[in-house]
Amino acid sequence: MTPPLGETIREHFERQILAGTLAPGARLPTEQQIMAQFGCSRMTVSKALTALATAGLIERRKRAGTFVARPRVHSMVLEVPDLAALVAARGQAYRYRLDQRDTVTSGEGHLAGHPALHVSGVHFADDRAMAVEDRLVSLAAVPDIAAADLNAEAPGTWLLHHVPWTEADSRITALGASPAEALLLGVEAGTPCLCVERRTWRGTDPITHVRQVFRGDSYELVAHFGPGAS
Amino acid sequence: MTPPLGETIREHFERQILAGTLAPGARLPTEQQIMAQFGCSRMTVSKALTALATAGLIERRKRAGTFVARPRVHSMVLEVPDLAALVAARGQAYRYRLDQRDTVTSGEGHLAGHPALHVSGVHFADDRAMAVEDRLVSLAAVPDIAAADLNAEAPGTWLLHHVPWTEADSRITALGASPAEALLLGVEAGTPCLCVERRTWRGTDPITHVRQVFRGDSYELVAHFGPGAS
DNA sequence: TAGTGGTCTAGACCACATG
DNA sequence: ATGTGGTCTAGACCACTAC
Repeated sequence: MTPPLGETIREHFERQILAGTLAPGARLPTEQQIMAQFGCSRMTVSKALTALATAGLIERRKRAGTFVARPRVHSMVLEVPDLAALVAARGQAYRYRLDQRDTVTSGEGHLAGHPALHVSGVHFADDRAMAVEDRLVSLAAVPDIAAADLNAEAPGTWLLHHVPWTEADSRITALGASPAEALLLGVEAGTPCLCVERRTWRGTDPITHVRQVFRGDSYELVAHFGPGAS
Repeated sequence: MTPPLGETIREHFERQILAGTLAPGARLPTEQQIMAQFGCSRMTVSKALTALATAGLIERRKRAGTFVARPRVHSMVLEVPDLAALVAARGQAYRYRLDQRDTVTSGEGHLAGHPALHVSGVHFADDRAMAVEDRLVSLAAVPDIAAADLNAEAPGTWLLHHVPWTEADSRITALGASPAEALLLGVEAGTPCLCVERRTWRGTDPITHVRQVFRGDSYELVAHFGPGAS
């Protein structure tokens, strides 16, 4: 029924900070004072404040004290859904068509020098082309993919289920469909499309490099920022 | 010189998880066993494992034990730079031109019913139009903006310095420039553009609603995912 | 029901940066 | 120099749940 004491302390200051009662730069009471105020041990206070510091709400400086962190960093949480799951959630039928599959060793990029599986194909929602995808997968890091049936399961979905990555970056741009892309998507060349280019690593080993071009009228990315969970 | 013991424990398991030695779903030793292994108290172990759980690397279940978390969440950290800072970082001259400024009370959207300042203008990098922006700012939540000189400082930059938000969401899409947008950007109508639409709140009070349309060839968004810092 | 994690205590020593 | 946070100990009781 009653929440843990440490949680109570954490929420006490979190509320004041979010409400602005404690403005950025303001000093919080010392651990000793908080101990006295809540009638608990120092360890409990420390854990509560450590959690707030981890969340980026406060900043702790030795000998100086604890302060409300300066205006927040401008970062948001970008959702990166699995396409199959996304389409299914929309109530549409998902399909992936594998168009090309070969083995290459590229000379540049983050997979440079690694033998890689090169696959390209198209993602469909209800038999309407949604995106074209061109992907390289390192055969050194993911040898099992050589035996995978990538027509039954899209490469991205297969990788998601078999090879959790530890590091990734993405570039998101807008571009006009090239003639080849336009043909695959069933639109006119130059039609605005959303392009997502992503590289992933496991530790320092490159895993995959993918470029997806989406019809601009059938896909959007969403991001969220907030104090609570995602 | 020697790192804190709790940190050592945390890194010990983090390394094993990222290296794959501890596969997703694998069970970690119990706290008692880790205590014995590292010769420390249970509190120290608990703090180390709690940090890993907060970071999402492990999952703790009572009576069952501690396990490596299943494949990672499909979310990444999206950087949302201030345009003025971004352009300056590129070594270009930044300028914002305010084109329109009036007061409205919209009937719909997340600012419905709130009197709001409506501003629209263009962001320039080296005197080349980069983006058009259309924005509503709640006058109830941000009365001070009525007196701000939004020609000297873009509305987004002004808000960034004066009103930290606590919650926000964004939609990212690709679209073709409308005739009006094309005129302002100096491109042909239909040119692919990246559109970012963002709503922000402070607590439950809506702050601002902004729609920015960027020339597709001069802007990109980047997102990152990784175990370390940003 | 027994073993697991969740939480808490009342101390302690230390490093450090600020006044 | 002093007070701050950083870290750690050796216990303890409790809630929960898988066995």
